[in-house]
Amino acid sequence: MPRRERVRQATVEEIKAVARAQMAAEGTAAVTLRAIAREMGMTAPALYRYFGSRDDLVTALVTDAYNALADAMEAAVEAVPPGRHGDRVRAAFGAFRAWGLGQPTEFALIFGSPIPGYVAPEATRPAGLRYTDLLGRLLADAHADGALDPARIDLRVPPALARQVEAFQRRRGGPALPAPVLAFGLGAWARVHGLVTLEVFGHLAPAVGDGTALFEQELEVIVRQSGLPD
Amino acid sequence: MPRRERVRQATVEEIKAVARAQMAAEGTAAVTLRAIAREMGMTAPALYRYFGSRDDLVTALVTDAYNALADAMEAAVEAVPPGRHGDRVRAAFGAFRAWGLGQPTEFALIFGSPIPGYVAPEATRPAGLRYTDLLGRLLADAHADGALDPARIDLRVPPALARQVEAFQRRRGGPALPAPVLAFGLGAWARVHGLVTLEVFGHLAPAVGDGTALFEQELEVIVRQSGLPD
DNA sequence: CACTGTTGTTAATGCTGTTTACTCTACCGT
DNA sequence: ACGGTAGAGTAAACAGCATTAACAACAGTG
Repeated sequence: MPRRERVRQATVEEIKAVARAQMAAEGTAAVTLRAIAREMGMTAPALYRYFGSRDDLVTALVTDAYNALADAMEAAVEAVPPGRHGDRVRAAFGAFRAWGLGQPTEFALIFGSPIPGYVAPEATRPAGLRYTDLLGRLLADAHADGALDPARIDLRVPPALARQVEAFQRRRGGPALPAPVLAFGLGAWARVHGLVTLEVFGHLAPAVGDGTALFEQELEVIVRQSGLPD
Repeated sequence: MPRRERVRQATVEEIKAVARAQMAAEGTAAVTLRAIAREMGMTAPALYRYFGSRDDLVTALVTDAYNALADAMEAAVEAVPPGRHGDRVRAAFGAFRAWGLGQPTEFALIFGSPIPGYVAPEATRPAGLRYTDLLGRLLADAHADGALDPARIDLRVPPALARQVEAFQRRRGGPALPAPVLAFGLGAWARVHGLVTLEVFGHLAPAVGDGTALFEQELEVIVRQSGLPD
């Protein structure tokens, strides 16, 4: 990479880093071009050399956040031996929660309605699918190994839901899972998502304060219901 | 109520109504004092006679949204005979989802990170507890009637979680429930919350499009797991 | 009928994103 | 080695934002 390109890339990274810092320190409202430029010893219009608009910058932050979340989850999963499906699921969801609690503003950027007037453009879609794809792979691996207990999972799935779920699988390709298995996976995802968003956004605090115990409980329920051994 | 007070109250309501309309039409970004005043044929500073600041107006909107949500859920629950605990739970959660899908921007105001720089003040707390209190009452009623199946609910609750849950009950008063029952209720709440927020914020659409079938499935899982007959 | 508090106005301040016109400088091809 | 050029930065300006201050008009009450 030519020097020119390299220093430019470094500036782009610095802008995003400063934006993230300001966001973490003062909330999403503090992400103003002028404040970022001031921190960097520049003027606001200079930032337009690097991002077409403030929304473009936010979009980059959203994409980065999705990727950081997926990276954290993938690293956690890969630290567990491939065969131990239960522990891999625990690791994935645990990393999801840990990342959310560790970077609440970035978590909010993704899963809250981030910034007024800003709607996530299509460009964030691929990054946003990474962590759900990971969860899907976990489910598919466990199913391929026969580790899922069909007797427990086989909730009677109504035909309408089965059709939707099968259409989804055709769209996304990859290994085909039975509708009840995929429906179970979607349910597990929603459960964890609900618990973690409630906790990160402070809605859970009035009830249990620290949500760790409740989260681990929910994790055990999921693992036990799936019939995964470990 | 004297006439003076009455017209003032009407103006307050009009301001909030216009704000809600703009929010629904153009997103939370459109909630600007100038735009509201313009729509009402006034100037922006006049609004300060009714709300101390823009944040105060947003706080009022948040409180109203919480109350509307609780009203909708209470109405749905009361339409079901007191004894049919399963159907009452279905009605409550169904109303929760319907309200969220019906007023997505107000839903986001409550459950997303609403507006940059805005953090919900303590004043919204009482209204925010109404719908969770309703869910708690539903659980307590079912338990008092002996409608919950202890054999299915009695997931082994670790001591740490049991302690937290019991402390929560002491703080809030009301009937004391066994820790496993309350933990089950919190889990059910989180599941529904997760599914509905995913759906309302558009994260579920790529997977299943219409989330109705998945939601009803999840509802059945909850009701069946609780052992409620109907 | 005069007084007073309420409701509204205009003008001004200091933010914000964004565009335009301009300067400077580092690199690239000859 | 040197002129041309693309890139990076600046200052100035515009429109819109929340908010405050000073001021005008009106309604209700003594």
